[in-house]
Amino acid sequence: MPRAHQFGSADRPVTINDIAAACGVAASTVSRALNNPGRVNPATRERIEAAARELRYVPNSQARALSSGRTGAIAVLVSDVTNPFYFGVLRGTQQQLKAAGYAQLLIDTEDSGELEAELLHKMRRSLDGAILAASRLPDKALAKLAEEIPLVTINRNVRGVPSTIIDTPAGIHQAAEHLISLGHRRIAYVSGPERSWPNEARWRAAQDVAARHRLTFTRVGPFPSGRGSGPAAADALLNTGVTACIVFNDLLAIGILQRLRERRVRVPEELSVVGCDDIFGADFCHPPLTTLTAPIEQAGRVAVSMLLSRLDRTTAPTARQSVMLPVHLTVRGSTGPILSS
Amino acid sequence: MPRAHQFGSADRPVTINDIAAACGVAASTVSRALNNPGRVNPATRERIEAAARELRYVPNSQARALSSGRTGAIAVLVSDVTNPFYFGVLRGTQQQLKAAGYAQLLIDTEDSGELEAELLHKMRRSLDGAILAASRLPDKALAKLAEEIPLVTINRNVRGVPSTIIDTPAGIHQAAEHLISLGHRRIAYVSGPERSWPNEARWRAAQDVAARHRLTFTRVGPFPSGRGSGPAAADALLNTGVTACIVFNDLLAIGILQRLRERRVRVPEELSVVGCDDIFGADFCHPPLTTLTAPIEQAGRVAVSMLLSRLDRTTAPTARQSVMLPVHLTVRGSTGPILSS
DNA sequence: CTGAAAGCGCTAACAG
DNA sequence: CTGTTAGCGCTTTCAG
Repeated sequence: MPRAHQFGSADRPVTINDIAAACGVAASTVSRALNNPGRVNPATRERIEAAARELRYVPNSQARALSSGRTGAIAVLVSDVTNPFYFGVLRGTQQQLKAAGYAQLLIDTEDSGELEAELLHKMRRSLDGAILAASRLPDKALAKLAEEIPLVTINRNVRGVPSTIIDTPAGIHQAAEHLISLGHRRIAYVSGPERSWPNEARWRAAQDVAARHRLTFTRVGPFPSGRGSGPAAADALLNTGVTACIVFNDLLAIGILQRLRERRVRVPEELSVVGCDDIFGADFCHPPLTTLTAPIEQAGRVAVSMLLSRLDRTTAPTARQSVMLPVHLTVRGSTGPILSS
Repeated sequence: MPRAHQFGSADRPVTINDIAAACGVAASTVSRALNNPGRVNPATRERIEAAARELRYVPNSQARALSSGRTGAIAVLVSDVTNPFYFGVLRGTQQQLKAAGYAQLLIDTEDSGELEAELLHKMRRSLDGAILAASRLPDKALAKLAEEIPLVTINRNVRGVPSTIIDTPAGIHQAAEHLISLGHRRIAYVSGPERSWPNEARWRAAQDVAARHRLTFTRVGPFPSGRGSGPAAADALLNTGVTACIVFNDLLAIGILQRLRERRVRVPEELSVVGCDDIFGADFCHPPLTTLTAPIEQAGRVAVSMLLSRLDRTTAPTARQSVMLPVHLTVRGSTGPILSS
């Protein structure tokens, strides 16, 4: 027995009014039954829910947003969709957002702080919040935006803005100890983009360990993060005479590895390379990359949780403002003992 | 001289009414001036635009959507965000959508046709259209959904649904010719997910070339596409006694390469491997993968163009229903002549 | 616990 | 060319 009118008698989408009519109640009661199930008579609620199912009611999120102010959409801003680092982030945010019934708006800021600010400002009314995974915004601009719209950052620490930080700097210590224990003394840090917050944090950490071991690390760069910078970075590196390097991130490290291969520089025999992040590809490049494994997906999940808990008025606003996620060193083939030749 | 009231005198978002009041015109005129600039007196339009800028007016997309039906959002559905194949797609769609002023909703269907259909159905009112990159839906379900909401598919051909097809099957011929010219006679096709449309198309193409050369290709699999399937696929492959294989996609191929390395099977000396797609990683895995380079990003861009032209009522609906994008073989280190031992 | 009524901000006829 | 008038579908007071 086919049901003829799934979409309402005029073949137009079912609204709460249709349900109200079908149940002989007011539209407002339907709205309540569907949203605040507690504040409605269980019996009528049952009827309403049944009718809604029967009619295949699908709420109109636009209308809901218009009157309630909540849109059910969260933006995730990345600086470059093609950077595999974000795969993990997106996977994490995706999972949590879907579980919580939110839609994920993916925004590529193309590494531009201006674009980032403009887009966020324009979209602030159509978003319940945003996750900034790699903001290029100055601290002040970021803090100001955070007043317009709930924000959580990943790998970016700004007063007053909740953040999920991957503690790669701590890992830099591990990485450096690893290299030093292998006999390396002349070590370089290959720098990523200048205005990148994690880049600066990593460099500071590198200087720390260096000092502790009475060494001085050479800084090479900055380079835009991306495999494309590999050749320039590798060539610069070779001029420094170091025997090992820690690279801002895996993407750049892989680019360097490729260039070194081209130039017949053997890794790790002539040069040890450590990356950061452990992205897709770090384990199957050649040689496999020793790197700081970051809980990237978890970072995405945590960021979403923090954001959602902020949106939820019922929870105390005492939630931690910053969560720090640990990394660990994963040793693969790109690092080895210094040659005693 | 700081401007105190950017957000309206009550510090609430500026609406067209504020602009209307400021200019002494009706709200509808403001709406027209901003949307159909042609249908309004140039002079008043100027004034309105100036006021809008002055007041930093940002349209409320929810309200607009509610009354106009257009939401300004396009969904891009992928079967698994972490599959690098989609990076390119997302990059392409991202570019075009942003240029056209649309927001991109990223949806991960987790390889489930049911989830895909459900999500699309639920969100159809909040979307202007959707791009299906790797639908797991049966043809009928897909065709039905296409009546609810404007759809464009990538790598999936269904009657009545516009599509962007990457012509990997044609490339399979190139790949096979390449292997055959290197002396290979026993060749396998390593199959991807059973319900994947491109997988079937590639297998058919493989059988075609085989027949033309009076050969028979062995089919191995199916395997879920992903590096995780590498070990199983590689082991199965080694049992067949083939000297070369064409693999459903690069992700799987890279997984296979890793496993072969573990098992000390030399590539390409003992086994030549060809992938499909040329994803991120195909050029730096070990050995670098010979593969069919697909214009992935372009596919994303084209899909968006097709979708947008469908949405635009002014263009004739005579737009091509299907665009075919060519691929080419990129020979790298994973294929070589058969050993004449 | 439920109904009536008033919008949310914008667009889209329809008159003028 | 422009103003008036209705809503779009839903939430949210405010009464009852």
